[in-house]
Amino acid sequence: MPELPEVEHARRQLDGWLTGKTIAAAHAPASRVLRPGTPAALEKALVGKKVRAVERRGKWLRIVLDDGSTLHSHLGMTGKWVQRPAREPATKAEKLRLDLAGRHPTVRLLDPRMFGRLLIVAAGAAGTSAEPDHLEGLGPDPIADGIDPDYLLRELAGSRRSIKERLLDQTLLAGIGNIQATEALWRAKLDPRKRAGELTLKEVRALASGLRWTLERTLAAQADEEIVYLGEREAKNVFKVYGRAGEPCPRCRYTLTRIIQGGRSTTFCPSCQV
DNA sequence: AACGGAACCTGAAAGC
DNA sequence: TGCTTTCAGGTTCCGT
Repeated sequence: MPELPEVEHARRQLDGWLTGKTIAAAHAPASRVLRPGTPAALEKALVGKKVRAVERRGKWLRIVLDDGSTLHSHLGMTGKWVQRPAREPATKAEKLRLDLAGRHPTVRLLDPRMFGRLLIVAAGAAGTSAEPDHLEGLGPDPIADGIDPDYLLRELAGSRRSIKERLLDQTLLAGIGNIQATEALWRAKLDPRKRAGELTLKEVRALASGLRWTLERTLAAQADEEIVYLGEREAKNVFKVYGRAGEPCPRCRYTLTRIIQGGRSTTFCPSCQV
């Protein structure tokens, strides 16, 4: 589920659920998601703390606590923050449960596949000097920092890799994932197999605008969903080409094709993406 | 240094 | 009805 728009959506939800509230209790079963860390250390770092803010950088969430420490959360492939009534029992996928002071639903982190991560960054570590390792190399955040075509052109120069694979590199832009890359390339009318270093400034501009287009569109679709959402609803594919191999291209009607690049699937239109 | 590929995991859906 | 295979929106590590 989680690429930049989903993580930003999660940030907004968490902000509403947690900011200004105090964590009365925390329960984290031992799991691979706690990297590095232990259940006891995590629980101790959270209990009694008030949440000051919820921030995002690329696909990383940072829950800022009132002692200056931060809880960092990466959702991996299947991570999800949810609100649940206090009486509802934990499922197998539950990796953290936060009980808040006062009458509020509990906030829980689910992650069945456990590719996600959850860790505490101590107060001194985050405030004073460098970013922690996992945030260190991240490129500009497309929402917070915008997308600069000149920067992209410079970074892509000399790369023999395909533009699709290159877009998934978080040091280029932080937060772009398989869907957003696929959608942006379609919007920009670019062949995903094209070598990254061979794009012209004009093509890079189209790509930057394609990225902005899909990010905003995906974010908007989620905002809508929250309002309509009631219990479980059938997941609907809101994307133009992702997951639509075999269907006609929404732009030129040619049949969309699915290929594998760097072990990830890419759907594109062989007719209008050149 | 850059690159392709495997590995890390579970679960839902499609295929037989 | 099972059993098997495929696939999944992410990162990291390993050998070349």
